[in-house]
Amino acid sequence: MEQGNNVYSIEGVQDFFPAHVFDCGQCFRWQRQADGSYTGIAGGRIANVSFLPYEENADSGRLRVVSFAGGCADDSAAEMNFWRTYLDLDRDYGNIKRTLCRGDHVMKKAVKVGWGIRILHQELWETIVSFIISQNNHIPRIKGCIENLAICFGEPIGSLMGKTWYDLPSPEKMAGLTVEDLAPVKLGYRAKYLIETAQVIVQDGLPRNAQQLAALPGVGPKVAACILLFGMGQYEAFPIDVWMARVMHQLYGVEEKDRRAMEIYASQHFGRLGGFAQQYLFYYMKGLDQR
DNA sequence: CGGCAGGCGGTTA
DNA sequence: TAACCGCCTGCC
Repeated sequence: MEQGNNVYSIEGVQDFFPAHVFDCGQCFRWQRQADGSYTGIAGGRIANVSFLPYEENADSGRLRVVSFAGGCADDSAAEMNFWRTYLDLDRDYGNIKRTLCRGDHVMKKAVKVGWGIRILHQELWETIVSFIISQNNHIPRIKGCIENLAICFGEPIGSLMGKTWYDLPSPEKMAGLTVEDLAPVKLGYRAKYLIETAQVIVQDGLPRNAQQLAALPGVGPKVAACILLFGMGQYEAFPIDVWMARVMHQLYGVEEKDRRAMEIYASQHFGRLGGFAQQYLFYYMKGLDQR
């Protein structure tokens, strides 16, 4: 372990599992390590997150965060608080799961598979950039694009696990770039969206509601729903992509290409917990696909 | 090689 | 307002 790192252990954590949290499609800057832990960057901090159940199949265990605070001159308590918030550790997911599963056999199976999912408190700018890039793209390529964007145009934060980590470029930095500048990042037609969105944000500030969000170039209904859910704490948001459309049709019997009917179904059955429902169902469907 | 993927924006009718 | 279609890129 490198010098200057802080280690935090949180005991008695339930409903948390790194692979479920970091591999359910909500974030793109966390990398799986050989031991099943994840290393990534958030809020200008680099960390490795692992979970050790107290015994095999135990429903609680020890959550461990090894962190390099980088430029953030936090004291220990403030940094620990940052990670508690970022990882959403103070929310009762047991209660959420019980509510969602009541009378829903599909959800019971989904929650059994992705029992350790939590919705991260990601920075708004990062979620905007990430999900504009995500459109019409596969996860590995989305991760590659974001990584390259950070390396080429972002600031170095520090190193952890033998690697230097870079923050994303700020809106100001991005607003000053051209499509030609961004060519090495291979964002394709999304580069233009990113630059124009950055320019709007430099002028008007970050979006504060769904309407301002939808006005950003490259932000349509699906991308907006993801940003609302992952970056703005709007937990009723229910992003419907091709995978969720499959879930709604194949598992809930909603008409195949009727997105409106799917939104109505989600609103009526999942309500304010729509975003949590979406994550369990999405992770479940992706797992089914891999068999 | 044509088709397609965590869609969007612009153009039609 | 619904239905098409082109789009960068990478991968089958």
